[in-house]
Order: sequence, then C-alpha cells, then structure tokens
Amino acid sequence: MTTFADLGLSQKVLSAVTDAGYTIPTPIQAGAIPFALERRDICGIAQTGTGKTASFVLPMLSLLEKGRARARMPRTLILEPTRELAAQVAENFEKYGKNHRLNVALLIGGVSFEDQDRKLERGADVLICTPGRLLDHFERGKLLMSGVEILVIDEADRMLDMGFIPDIERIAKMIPFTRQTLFFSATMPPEIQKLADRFLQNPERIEVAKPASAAKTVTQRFVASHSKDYEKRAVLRELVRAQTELKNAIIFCNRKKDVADLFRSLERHGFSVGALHGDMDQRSRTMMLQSFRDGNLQLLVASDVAARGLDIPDVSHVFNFDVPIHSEDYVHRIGRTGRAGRSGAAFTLVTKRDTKFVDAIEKLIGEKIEWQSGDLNSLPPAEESKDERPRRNSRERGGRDDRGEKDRGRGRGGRGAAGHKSDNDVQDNGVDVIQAAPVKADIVKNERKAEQKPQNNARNNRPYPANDDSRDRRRHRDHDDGPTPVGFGDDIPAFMLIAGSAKV
DNA sequence: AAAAAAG
Repeated sequence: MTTFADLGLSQKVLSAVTDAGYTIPTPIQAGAIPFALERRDICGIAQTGTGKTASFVLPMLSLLEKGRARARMPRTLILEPTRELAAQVAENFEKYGKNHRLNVALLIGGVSFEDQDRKLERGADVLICTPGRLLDHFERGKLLMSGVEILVIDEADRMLDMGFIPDIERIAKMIPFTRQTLFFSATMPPEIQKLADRFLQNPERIEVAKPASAAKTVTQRFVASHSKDYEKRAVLRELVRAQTELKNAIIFCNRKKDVADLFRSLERHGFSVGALHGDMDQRSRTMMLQSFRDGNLQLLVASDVAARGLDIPDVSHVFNFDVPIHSEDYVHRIGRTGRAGRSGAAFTLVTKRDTKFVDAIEKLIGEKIEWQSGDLNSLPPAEESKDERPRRNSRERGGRDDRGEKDRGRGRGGRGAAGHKSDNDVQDNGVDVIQAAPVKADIVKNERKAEQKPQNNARNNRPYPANDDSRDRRRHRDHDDGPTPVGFGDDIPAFMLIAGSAKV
C-alpha cells in the first residue's frame, strides 16, 4: 500500500505529516503529489472531504525548500473563492509547514491592509488570496508577480464561473507562463474544463471519484413543503426537532436575506443558531464559523459562502432550506457532512416550484433521492387562512404599526420578542439544544452601520440589516412565531432570552 | 435566478 513516504515528499514535510497522525494518503493525494513534485501541471478532481488541500500544500512545501522569497515578490500563489476557505488553507500551511521557515501571507478582503503589507514587504513564499484583495494590493504597487513559480486555483469550477473569470484571467496574465499551474475541483463540467485548459499546459488529469457523486456515507432525503417561507420554516423546525442524532447542522438558503430571516426566526424559537453570509462583516463571519466549529452553536444558517470546501470535521446534518438552483451546489452543500468517512444526513425542503431543480439534482448525482414522508402529491392542502389566531393590536406589538416605513426598523433588529416564552411549539422538541453562545458579533451590513442608532448591543449586532423587517414577514408572524409577549417591546433583556432557551 | 469577491 502506498504511504506518504512513497510519494517523494521531503523529510521535513513527511515528519509534519506523521506528527499530524497521517500515514496513508487519500487517492487524490497519492495521485497528485508525485506529479506536482515533478513540476507538472495538474487538473485534480475529487469530491469534497477527500484531502484535496493537502495534495497541493504538501508538494508546495517540498518544492519551496529550495530558494528564498524576496521582498514583494511572492514565490507561489493560491487563489480561493471565499475568505474562509483562504484562511483554512493558510492553517494547513501552518500545520504542515511547522518544520519550515516559510513566510505565508493571507490576502483577503474585509480586514486591514497593514499586516498584509508587512508580510509582503518581508517576502512571501506563499500567498493565499481571494482575487479582489490580491488585485487591490497589486494596483497599489505592493506586489510583483514576476517571481511566481506555482499558481494554484482551488475550487476551480467556482473560480472559473461568470463572476470570477475576469479577475482570474487578469491575475493569470501577470504570472510568467513558465509557472506550474495546479487546478483542483470537486466537479469539472465540460465548459469549465474548456476554460481550465487555457490556463494549463499538458496537465496530468487526476480524477479519483466520479465527479459530482455524493459521499456514500450521507443519507439523503427530500422533504415536501408548501412554498411560503413561514410554512417552510415550520417544516424545518419540525424536521430539526425530529432528528435523534443531530449533533450540529448547516442550513443552507439561496439568498442572503433568507439566511438573515431564517436565522432570526430560529433564534426566536430558542435554537442555538448562528448565521454566515457574505454581507456580514468579516469579524462576525469569523466568529460565527469559529463558534460553530467549537460546538458553541448547534445550527449555522448559511448562504453558499459555506457550501464549498469548509472543513468542519463533525457536521452531522445538512438541511437545504432552499433547493440549490445549480445542481453542483447541491453536491457541495451536502459535502459538508459525512466528511472523512463519517456518516451524515442531508435533508432538502422541496416545494412545487422546485421540481425542475430536483430533477437536475437527481440527474447529476445519478440516483433517485427518497422522500422523507410522502412526496409533493401527498402534501395536505395548504392552510387556508392566516387569521385563525386573533391578531394583536398595535400597542401589544410595541406600537410598531404606528411607525412609518422609514422609521421602521431603524436601529432595531426587528427581532420582535422572545416568542418562545409562550409558544408551546418551541422547546418541546427533545432536541438537545445547546445553549445559545454569548456570541455577540458585529453582523450588520457594513454600509448600514452608519445609520444604526447605538442601542443595546444585544440588538445592534445581528446578521441582518436593521431595517429589513419587511411587511411580508410581519404579516405572517402569527404563523411563524406565535403570540409575542407583551411588555418588553423590543427590549427583552438578554438573560430572559437565555432562560427561555435553556428549558428543554 | 443567486452568491461570491475590493472598498
């Protein structure tokens, strides 16, 4: 059997790999590393959770042992589609490069330039970047690309799609054509392959699993739901509560606004939940992800910013609140669970509107996905009226209806109140809800920050813009959240929220 | 039809 020692890696790298507890490479690692060490171009395709990152990090470390970086002239460059992924790759360099003295610089947006400038000035052996910030540094003249020997494009299918391709082409043009180029991706559709071939020279193609095949250890189910958001939220809550082995879960939405809405709803229902999407400030993104990794948050509502590559070792469940429009994203999303041979479960809420996306997903993964309890046809008719429960008058609702459109929600999270205090369907769930962590991050959209009135921080720091409390949501509040307790308005003391969610 | 990536 092939071991890491057979692949031609340097002693320093091998000893770090051994210290990390690995002896047997994954197929993508065994396939790619020898060619990478020969300075061949590589097109590596493997499903998520199979060790793609190490298959370029390890050979790069070996190759970098010869030579030294000069100021502002990085020797290698790695491009990543999200900041979190870039940070994760940087951690890999720390881990496997502990016997080296290499300068690794992480160039991502949303954080200050100063540290990054210093590292560039010192001479970076490895530059790990998101495209925008790299170009920003370049335009400021902080960077010379003429010394780059290795270019890695990770999540290549993502990096070569419509939004990213102009940046990638610009960057690739700045780098000498004598470079070595490594492509890694979980999926590689033909039109992307065609683009990729423009960047690669006589690449060695290493494909270790059928592209787009979901990890075998993941149990996949569809769950029929009516289309309205509040109906979907109710279905989701029931689904989450019904899971007996739910350790933690990522819940994907297609839109950032829906991430914010669903987060808010789940939080109000007493779940231990965080949120992650690209309009949150970087500090909050980092904190949310860290809390989820640490187990301080049980649920993470996320956009597709979290769909790819994020390595959270023990995610037990993935829920798709929305069916992903691009079927490849389905594969990426459910790839967050069942990693490294563990078992996992992936549930996808499906409404009538989603049927064609569902078909595309089944076609892509080449199998039929079972319905959890009856398909769309067996769904009971939609609830007729939203007015079965008595509506509260505006004073009980904190007088919100008296506020004009402009005023509404300004500086207010619109979080209503702790609906679960009187809501019988909130905590009778048998789910081991981890206590909501005291994560209070600055999560409001940056551009909205200025217009925030400083209020108490429990409300100011939310993953949604303060003024997105739409009429539509408010209309359905009774369905979603039950009666709002009277008396506090929006000013529920934090300890009460905690007390509410502690009861199981 | 959406997210991500610069500020």
